[in-house]
Amino acid sequence: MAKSKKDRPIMVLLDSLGRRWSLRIIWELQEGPATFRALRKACDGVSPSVLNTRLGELRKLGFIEKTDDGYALTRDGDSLADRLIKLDRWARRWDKRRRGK
Amino acid sequence: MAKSKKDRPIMVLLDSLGRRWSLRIIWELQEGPATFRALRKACDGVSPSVLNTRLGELRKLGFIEKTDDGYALTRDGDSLADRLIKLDRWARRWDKRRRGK
DNA sequence: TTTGACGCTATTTTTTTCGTAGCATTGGCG
DNA sequence: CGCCAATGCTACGAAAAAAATAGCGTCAAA
Repeated sequence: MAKSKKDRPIMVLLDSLGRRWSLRIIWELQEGPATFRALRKACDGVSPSVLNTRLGELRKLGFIEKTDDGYALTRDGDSLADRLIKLDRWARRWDKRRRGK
Repeated sequence: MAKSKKDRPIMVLLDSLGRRWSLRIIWELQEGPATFRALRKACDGVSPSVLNTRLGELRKLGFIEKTDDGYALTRDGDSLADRLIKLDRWARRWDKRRRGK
């Protein structure tokens, strides 16, 4: 059986991160662990069912884990979050270009 | 009026990229311009309505544009795609860690 | 024993996405 | 010209995902 596009790690990643709130959750956790309820608030009040679903997915992928302090990034999750931080800086420049013309 | 979280460039970005097919479209265009139909095929046959919606959004954000060769990344889009390429390499290592015990 | 915060489930409504058909336009080609 | 194939894209009903909200069960402090 041929290796499908979908099996490539990047596709698994793009597919998962391309779901609502996935990126955002990682972004928010980057400031430290958070409880379920705190995470909801941070994410503009995302509904608990979706949040729970996403947490499960991100957990399965090994990006987050449950700790005594609530949900927290794993090593991999932290590594991924680093990229988001860099993206933040990129986004600011992009925004300037875009609006500042 | 206070500056809301949602106004930050990174939030605009996370929100847009966190929609289905957004990341994937940029990923696919990184190999060069593609027609509407070619893009559909590349993206696992995504429905034309959604594709069109996403193309509009990405266009508004300045990541892609229409050219004679079809849809293509702009300079900003290309810059963003660079990050995805790096993420690809990251994803492979992550995958090895994950499955390779 | 009441109170409050917690993680989370359940249920209903609304929004988004999918799947498919097909229309309008364009560019050969005879 | 008429025909054809390919294109970008719209339309629309069905299915899936997400939102909104209520509230259960647990625990720990008061």
